[in-house]
Amino acid sequence: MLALLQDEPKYGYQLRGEFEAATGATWPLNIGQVYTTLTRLERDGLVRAASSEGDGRSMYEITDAGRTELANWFQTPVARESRPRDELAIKLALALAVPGVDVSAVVQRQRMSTMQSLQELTRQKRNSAEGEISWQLVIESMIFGAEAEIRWLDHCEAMLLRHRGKPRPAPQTYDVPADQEARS
Amino acid sequence: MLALLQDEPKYGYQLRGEFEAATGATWPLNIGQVYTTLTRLERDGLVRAASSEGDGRSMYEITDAGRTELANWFQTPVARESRPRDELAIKLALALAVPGVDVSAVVQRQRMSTMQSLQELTRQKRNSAEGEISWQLVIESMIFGAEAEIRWLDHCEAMLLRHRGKPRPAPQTYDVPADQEARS
DNA sequence: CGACACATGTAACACGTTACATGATTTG
DNA sequence: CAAATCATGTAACGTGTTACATGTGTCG
Repeated sequence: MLALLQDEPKYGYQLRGEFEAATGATWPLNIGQVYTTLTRLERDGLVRAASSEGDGRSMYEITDAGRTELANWFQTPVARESRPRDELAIKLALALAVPGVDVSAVVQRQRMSTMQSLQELTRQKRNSAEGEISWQLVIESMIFGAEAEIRWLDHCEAMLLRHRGKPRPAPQTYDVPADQEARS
Repeated sequence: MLALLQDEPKYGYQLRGEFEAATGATWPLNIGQVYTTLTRLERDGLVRAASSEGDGRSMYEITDAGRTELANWFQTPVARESRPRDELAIKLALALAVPGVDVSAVVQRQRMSTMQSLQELTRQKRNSAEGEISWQLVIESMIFGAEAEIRWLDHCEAMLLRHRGKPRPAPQTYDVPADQEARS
């Protein structure tokens, strides 16, 4: 939001439109949230209701604090620790950690699904117009991610084969503190 | 949680311990959340307070509904659409979409940061013991992801150079509906 | 004894998601 | 005119995060 407001005051619908124009509707943005977010940004002093005429629409403009925040965001790299937990990695790790799960099947189903996504993404990339560079980069980001995921899944299968037959490695149970066994 | 409860009833602290044993403390799990999550799972009928003795601890066991849910989770691949928005992709897309941002600098800073993470991950992988296969896979998942990110960043820089000097492509502004210009 | 890990919770908060309400304007 | 789009909100809900409270057990 702050990035989009950097040049000129804008209003809710416009913000959603420009966000989706920039990211190619890859991550649809609920219009309701735009307004709640604008309210919260205003609460935090990062935007304010624009003084200039808005032709009947509620325009918002970025504040100095908002510009600082924005510059900070662009300057600070996205840290790996700050990213959300990777559901797929967790799923595979748990499939390995608990008995009775056909890990191979999980890997293969995921592989099929990801391959299909990759195909769809490639199709989208082909159909993308020349001018929409930012959208192309977003699509390519997802393509690179999907490719890495497939490589990782292949790597997982190789690991599985190498460890085939070996006893479930180091039961991975949490050591129950001994003396608490006989607690009240 | 459901996956860890599959074999036998367990208690809060134990669940956190085993989760972190399986994922290698890559994503630290707040103990408070374990309890709130257990409460919510119980609310939804996926776990219940275990009937067996727990030596003074509150044990939980999975229910039939929980087993169904769990089997479903393992059977269903993680869809690309269901993943959280990629902050880095959004940042780069917006850096391109709005004027006055040094995109190159953003890319280069991110590249440095990601390279450093990659080094750290590689170090962790070397230091990981033999038996901890699920943790190794998690680390490798992050390594594959970081490598893909670097490749993508390189690709972005190449794109930037190719488009150097060209006018900012297709201003990407949301078309303001014409007749609304003169609204009350 | 004092510090620390174990163990179980609760409250407050932030944020994203969905659904709903309301009205103006455009378009077939 | 009717339907769709534009436009601005609000309410309810789910979940993750942080901080706090409380008590037991272990260990130097």
